[in-house]
Amino acid sequence: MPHTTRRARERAETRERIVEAALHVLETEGPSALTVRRIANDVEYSAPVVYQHFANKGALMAELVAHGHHLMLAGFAHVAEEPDVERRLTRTASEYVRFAGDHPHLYALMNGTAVDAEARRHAAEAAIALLRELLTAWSATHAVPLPDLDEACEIIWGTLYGIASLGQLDTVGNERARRLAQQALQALLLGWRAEAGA
Amino acid sequence: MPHTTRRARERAETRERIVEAALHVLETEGPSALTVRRIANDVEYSAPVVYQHFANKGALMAELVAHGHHLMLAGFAHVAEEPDVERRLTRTASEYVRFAGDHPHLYALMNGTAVDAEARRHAAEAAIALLRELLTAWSATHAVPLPDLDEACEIIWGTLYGIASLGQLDTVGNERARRLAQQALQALLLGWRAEAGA
DNA sequence: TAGGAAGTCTAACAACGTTAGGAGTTGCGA
DNA sequence: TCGCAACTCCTAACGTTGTTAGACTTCCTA
Repeated sequence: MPHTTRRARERAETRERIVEAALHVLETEGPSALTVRRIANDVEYSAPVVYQHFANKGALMAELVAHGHHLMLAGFAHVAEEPDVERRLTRTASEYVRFAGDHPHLYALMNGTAVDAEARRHAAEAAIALLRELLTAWSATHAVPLPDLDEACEIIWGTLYGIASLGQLDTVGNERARRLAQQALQALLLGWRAEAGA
Repeated sequence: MPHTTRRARERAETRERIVEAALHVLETEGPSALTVRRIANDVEYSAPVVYQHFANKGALMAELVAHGHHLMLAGFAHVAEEPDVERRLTRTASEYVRFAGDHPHLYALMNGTAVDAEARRHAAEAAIALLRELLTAWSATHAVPLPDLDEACEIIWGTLYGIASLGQLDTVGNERARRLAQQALQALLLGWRAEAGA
């Protein structure tokens, strides 16, 4: 029965088209334009069709969050070649803030309260794992024993998140936020080094 | 004409009752319960009455944001007696994170995208001024020249904001977030000290 | 070829923010 | 005291949102 596989493929395709249409609307017109009817219109279907692919609007938005994390991780990829660990860490941080500035609405959805907290946490797992990896490498190569890796991870995570969010404000701006993130990360690492050295 | 003053007082009173009802609903039942009809019901009026006191729901929410900042600043007040500058700074930071944990929905409203960014910035001015004050005092007493006070301010602001937001997650929690904020602030200050000392 | 499954649409529901228009009350001047 | 003006408040409605029910069409299988 090859027809059933074709059906399944078509289903997956329209599902993907829905996600892409939603992403496009969100990024170009903001969250207030992200309505079920609008998305359905853009993929040339009626609204109820969306509910054949997603239980509700929240599930679709959760998918956008996951999509956003994939995009972000892809942006991190080209930094992986950087040989110096500390620079790899700081450049990743810079890339993170840049992503927030380039995709403000998507970034807000990835971190705001519109999407279920559990779904957000799950989507962020890969990025957190990357940060943990970078931090352990830094700790090892610089011989700075971090008393609690999880804590250090969460501190950096929170710091970058906060500064990236600051960058959304007109009074701060993106490139300034990137500089701030650099400074903050430098200061944090220097502080931990000083702690270990004392 | 004393009646006009009485009218004005009554107007101000119902306005205040609206704000308090809205605050109560937000804090106890979250932002999804914060509807105009619900608030009007709680103050025993019909919905349109709300619009005699606020141009729209956004204006009411902006008022809640301002209210939230007053509450937060009141929480900072008792820390002002602390004689040691660095401890005053760290305890204020701890109080900030505690506030976020004690009033999660209000805190989210104060920092999320639901309320106009300009209104939020304006409401936060006093708190930012306090942070700047604390930081200049710290810089002076510890003889650590900060190359850019504004940047240092924004870094701490962003860091605390990010970590406080992390504290909203079930996986982190409030007291842990307070510890993280302490650690982060210590590390930042230590890092700046090390920078200046080098 | 008959019948059931799958896909899609129109129509509707409840709830939301918001506005228009009309009652009812209050207070001042003639 | 009467009537006019202002103020206060409510009912009713509009347009939009997320979401669901039910009917109609299309297509594959038996």
